[in-house]
Amino acid sequence: MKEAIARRHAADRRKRIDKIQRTARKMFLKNGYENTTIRDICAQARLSNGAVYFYFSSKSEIYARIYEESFHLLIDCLNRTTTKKNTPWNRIEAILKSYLSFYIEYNDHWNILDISFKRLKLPQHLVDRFDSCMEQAFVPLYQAVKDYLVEKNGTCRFDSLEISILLVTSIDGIFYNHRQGFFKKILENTDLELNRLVETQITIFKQLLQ
Amino acid sequence: MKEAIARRHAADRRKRIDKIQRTARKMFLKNGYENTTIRDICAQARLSNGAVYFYFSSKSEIYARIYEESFHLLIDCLNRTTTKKNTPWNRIEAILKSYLSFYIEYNDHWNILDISFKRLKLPQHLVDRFDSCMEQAFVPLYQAVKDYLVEKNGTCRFDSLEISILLVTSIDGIFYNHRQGFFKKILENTDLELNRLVETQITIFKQLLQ
Amino acid sequence: MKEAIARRHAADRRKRIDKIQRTARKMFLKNGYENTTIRDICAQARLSNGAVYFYFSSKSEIYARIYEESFHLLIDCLNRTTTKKNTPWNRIEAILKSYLSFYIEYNDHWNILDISFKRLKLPQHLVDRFDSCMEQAFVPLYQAVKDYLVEKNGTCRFDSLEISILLVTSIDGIFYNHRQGFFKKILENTDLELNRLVETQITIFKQLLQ
Amino acid sequence: MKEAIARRHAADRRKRIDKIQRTARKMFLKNGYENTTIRDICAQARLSNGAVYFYFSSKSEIYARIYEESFHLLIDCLNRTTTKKNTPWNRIEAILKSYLSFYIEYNDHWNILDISFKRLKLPQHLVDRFDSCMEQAFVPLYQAVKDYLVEKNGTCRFDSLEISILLVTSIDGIFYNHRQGFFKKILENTDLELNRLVETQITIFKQLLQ
DNA sequence: GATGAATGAGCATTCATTCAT
DNA sequence: CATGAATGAATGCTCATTCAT
Repeated sequence: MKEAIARRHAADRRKRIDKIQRTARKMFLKNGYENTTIRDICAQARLSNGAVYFYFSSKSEIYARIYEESFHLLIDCLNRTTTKKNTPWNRIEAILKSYLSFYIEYNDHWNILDISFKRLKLPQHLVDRFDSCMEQAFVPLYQAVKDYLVEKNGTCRFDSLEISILLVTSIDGIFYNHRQGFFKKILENTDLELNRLVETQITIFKQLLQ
Repeated sequence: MKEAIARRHAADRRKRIDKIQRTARKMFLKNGYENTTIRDICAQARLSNGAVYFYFSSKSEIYARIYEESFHLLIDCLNRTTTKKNTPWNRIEAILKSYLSFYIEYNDHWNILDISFKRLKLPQHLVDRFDSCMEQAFVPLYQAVKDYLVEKNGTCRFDSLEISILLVTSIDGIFYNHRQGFFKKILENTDLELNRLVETQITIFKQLLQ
Repeated sequence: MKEAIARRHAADRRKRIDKIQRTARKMFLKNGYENTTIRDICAQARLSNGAVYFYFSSKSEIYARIYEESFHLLIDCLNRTTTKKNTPWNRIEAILKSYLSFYIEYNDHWNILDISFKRLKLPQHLVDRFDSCMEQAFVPLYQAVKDYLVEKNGTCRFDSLEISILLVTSIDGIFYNHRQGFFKKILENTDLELNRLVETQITIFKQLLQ
Repeated sequence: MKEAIARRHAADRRKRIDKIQRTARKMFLKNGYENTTIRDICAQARLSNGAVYFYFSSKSEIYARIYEESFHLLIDCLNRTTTKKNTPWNRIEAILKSYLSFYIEYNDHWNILDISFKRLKLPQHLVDRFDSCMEQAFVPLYQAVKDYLVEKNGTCRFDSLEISILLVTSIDGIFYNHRQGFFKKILENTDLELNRLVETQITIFKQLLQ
């Protein structure tokens, strides 16, 4: 009996925290971290000022949790896809498509990771915590490329690190420009879209490496 | 006589404005727009609070002028290079290298353009003014790619718009990640560097399009 | 049976109240009334927020009960000593030594009484309640001094009220400075201590009045 | 000409700072440091919120300046009197009367010094700065007592440090109780007053030491 | 009775902007 | 033109108190 109540309480708690994070994420993305006030978040989440501070110790704490949640989602997404594939190239392709599907399905989460937290005046311990995240997200691809080039027995003249970086940055660049809305006008009335751009980019590398 | 004085005054004026813009740019890039106060800028530029408001009507006006200055520098840079080349591929390559040299030589200016001004709570008229900038910077490359593919007489199976976008975004992605410091740790103790990455990326497209 | 339970309940109740008061007293003294939060007290006393409000109607109520407890302890202490002595001077001496032993043994209680409750933004009824306390603590000494001087048959040129006040204030002054830590550095490496200072002060008055 | 303007500006500045300090002092004494808000001070001093922050960097800074002003006034007061007297006893008496006249004439200043700043949650550097103040105020009296006892050629059985402390604390105790309003009711309808109490206390010590 | 989540008024502080001199 | 003092709305955060469970 008591357990049931406790469980419901925990669920309620979780729900509130989620609500706050979801609301804050939306607003951080729309107006930026500094232009989003705690009051805004409270109003939008239909909570009192104090309630938010009951669950989060500060504004930057909210941001930190959002950031880390997004990061873990990305990592999970990458790990899930990677393990299932057999050949190195399949793994590379799977990882890159993972990026794409994460970008599309969890767009807000990707955009959160994309914000330059270094200019956000966050407490130093958070900056340190975030600093290592992006590297972790890079490792699976790097490993797959290395495996692939080893398999090719060195007949490829490219460096695995260089190729990995170019793969990541070229996809990243597409996402970055997409987020900035750079494509919007140019691609209007065109059947070109995000999906196709990324796929073409992958094809280009595929040709290159074969 | 009067003219000489007037000229000196104008020069002074220009100097002050430059000083303010230079200082503000540095600080906006370092701490972000919202975390830079007018007072900070004044103190750093050794000017009084009111002086800044004499030359600029508001904080966002300072930002706008900085943004547009950077944008015009980029456009100039692109135009200068483009016109001199004869073959389309040379033009493409020249434009891409132009991007690179602009990124390196005018790094602060590039980074200013790279800031997502949409989250800056700027007055709407500024947002509109900026919105068209990026498209303009894209035109020369697009034109060159179109010329190139026409010359190839359609033997290339790629769409010129798609290729242009992929060219831009892949270079952009390199710069973006470079600015975020993503490479720093990974490329330590490596002879890989920005230059080489961009050149390899260009080479890849070159192979592809031939 | 029911009585036993009720008794245990009452005991529990008493225990909790004590715990709250003890904890609150320590914290009020350490950080001041305004810098001590109900939450702090709850956390320290390992009680829930609501529990405190079950036993006390408000923060100032906690303070009031602490204050009055301390006051009654002082009064009890004074009364106990006074009645046992026979000659007036012995009574005076006993009362003064009573002050000293109360200050030493119940130091926190003394310090609570020493706080200027007038600046505490307490509800007016509490201020009124406290206001009369100090006078009550003064009465036994005053009476003893009067008796003493009557016994001396008016050969002493001092006014009994004046002497009583000077006796109290001079001891009070020692305690006050002691609490402020004024002595700490000066009396380091010295065999002077609180006890001795008070005794000397008493001796001075003894000589004077004989 | 310019100088005259600058001088007037400096005077204006001084006037505002004084006004703020005076107002703040009054309110700190009446309601306590924590119960006085910056807004209260602003309203009372007929200044805007920001104006106060133009002159003082924080609430605790205001307090610090008030505290130190009061302290320097006291020190000045003590130094002025001390130097003029020839015999040690005259110096002792002069210092003690100095305390009294300071207490009466600069009552607010004395009371500020009397507040236990240790419970005020001030930044540590301020606490350190204040900590040494009280000792300085003690030195002149201590020196005078030492001189006096040396002159007496050791025929007095008292320790100079002990006597100095008792002198200070007994006067302090009178002031302390006076400030708390302890005397108010008791001394109503009496010709006893502060002056007389202090003088009697001095007389007592005079007799003792002769 | 007890719990702890929720409330919201209130606080110190900041900062773009204005304006008298 | 230039200065720097003044403004006041807005912000992140706290905390005594309440109340549904």
